[in-house]
Amino acid sequence: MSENTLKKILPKLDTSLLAKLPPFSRLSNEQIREILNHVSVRRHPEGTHVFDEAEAAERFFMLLDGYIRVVRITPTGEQVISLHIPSGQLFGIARALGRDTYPATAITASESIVLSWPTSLWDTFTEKYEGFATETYKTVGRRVGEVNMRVMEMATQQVEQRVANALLRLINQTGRPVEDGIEVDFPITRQDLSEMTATTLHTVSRLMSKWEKQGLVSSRRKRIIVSDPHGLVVLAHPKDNHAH
DNA sequence: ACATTAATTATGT
DNA sequence: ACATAATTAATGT
Repeated sequence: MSENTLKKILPKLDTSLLAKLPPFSRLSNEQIREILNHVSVRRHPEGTHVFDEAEAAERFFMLLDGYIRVVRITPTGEQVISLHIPSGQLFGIARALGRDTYPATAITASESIVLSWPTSLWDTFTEKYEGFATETYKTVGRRVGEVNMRVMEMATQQVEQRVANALLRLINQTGRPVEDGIEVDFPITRQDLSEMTATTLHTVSRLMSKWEKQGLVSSRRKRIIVSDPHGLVVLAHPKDNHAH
């Protein structure tokens, strides 16, 4: 989808593009034109850092196309993937969290088109534009909820269930229907999955091989297709772990 | 029930 | 040809 839309979007960015997105959907064409007056548009190749953790939050962002990987680095230097953001959503909205630095690093998981505005405009956006504030707080709340879910899973569930849940979330949020199932819509490695579930790429690889034999998933390099989501749901449910 | 280590193979530019 | 991804077995906690 991106190859065609990419080149069409870049030259001319008009009001109809923003009008479909929830934070702007209640605005008049006039208001959207105002917003577009201050926007900057950038195309990022896969793997680009849009911003880094602890950096001064000088701008906030809207993902027009592609996927963003939200990443943090542990004190020991390992990456932890905390979230994936699909197109149509705001990110890097430090101001909404009462911060003046970014709380995490944002890397493009695939080639992406990113809109951004100076953070100084944030307050006027939330004040002037009907529905902007409420919509952004909805997505913030949704993300906090998801991160909380993952913290719970880490503490209670076993690796197989955590990986299964991570995969299910991926196809729910960023899944694309394909001939024999639902495919994760951006390149993703075993290493990536392990960084989402606090395990090793080896364990993920073994799980994927096992699931492949069971007909639950199929995969080639950097591509994962879930052919039997329901089967994964069954695996994702915690079993009796004989805890006394 | 998992990580680590290490060796081997596959895949994409 | 080279780098990166994925698999697999053996061993460790």
